[in-house]
Amino acid sequence: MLNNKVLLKDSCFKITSTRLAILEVFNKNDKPIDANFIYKKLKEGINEVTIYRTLTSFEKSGILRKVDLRKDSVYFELNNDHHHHIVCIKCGIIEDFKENKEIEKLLDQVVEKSTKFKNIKEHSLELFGFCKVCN
Amino acid sequence: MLNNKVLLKDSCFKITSTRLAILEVFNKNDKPIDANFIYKKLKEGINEVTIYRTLTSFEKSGILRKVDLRKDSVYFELNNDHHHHIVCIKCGIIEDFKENKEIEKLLDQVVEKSTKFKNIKEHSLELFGFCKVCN
DNA sequence: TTTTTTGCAAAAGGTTTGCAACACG
DNA sequence: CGTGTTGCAAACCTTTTGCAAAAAA
Repeated sequence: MLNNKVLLKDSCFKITSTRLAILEVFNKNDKPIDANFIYKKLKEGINEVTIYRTLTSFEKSGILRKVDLRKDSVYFELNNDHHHHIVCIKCGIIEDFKENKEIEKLLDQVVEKSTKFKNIKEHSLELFGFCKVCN
Repeated sequence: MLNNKVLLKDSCFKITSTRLAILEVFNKNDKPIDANFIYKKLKEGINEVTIYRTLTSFEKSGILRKVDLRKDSVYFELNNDHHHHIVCIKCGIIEDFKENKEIEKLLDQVVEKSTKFKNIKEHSLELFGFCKVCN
């Protein structure tokens, strides 16, 4: 995909088939993804170590962001539209919900009141419960 | 501490010196704590495996709750007053902030709009940035 | 005494590191 | 061609599991 090449270039990454393949996995699967998921999708011709290294560098450059899902591995998402998740404790199903002005405003107020911080870079906000099926 | 014995009894745990020691670590250190922190504090006379097992059972029973700090190990806090954290990405310093009515109201609205969930059990809300010293 | 809890050893996952070979630009 | 990237092997770190010994009620 052309966009991914631009994305890599804009972040000063060399364009490699490995990186494009990993980005495609994110494009095609609109949900939080961990290293193992990518590995299972790409299996042939890619090394797990490379996946970990790529995820780390993509996160540092801002292409990806971490998502805290309380699982044993680290999950990432494309750092596009800002949203959060509701996660089923039992079956693991995930529903997204959008970040909104009210949430932003509340968090701004929190930071204003803070003594040790004057601005924040990111935040996690994930809900955990039983979905209607599991409940 | 007497309170901890009551706490254990109320959760139907047998009262053991190991469990009391672990609870004391939480009492004396008012911050999120991981297994290794407890191990370093108690070193003699306690096994790491026991710490993991205790943390897990304390969380299940509601004595502790998990905190998502984006570190490599799992952190816990006493499940007392509901609050969240602002974490410095560089030095790791943590500032607490209280859960409030507005936040609760916003989350209720999120769940109302949800198609797959009708109520949630818990949520994470942690802010990440550089503290005034590191910034 | 009975059931739960703990310790020990070992293994299981996930992730990281060092180094040499490779490939993008 | 030179530097950034990848693969491989090995190590690392956190956490889990099985089983026998120890302790709480």
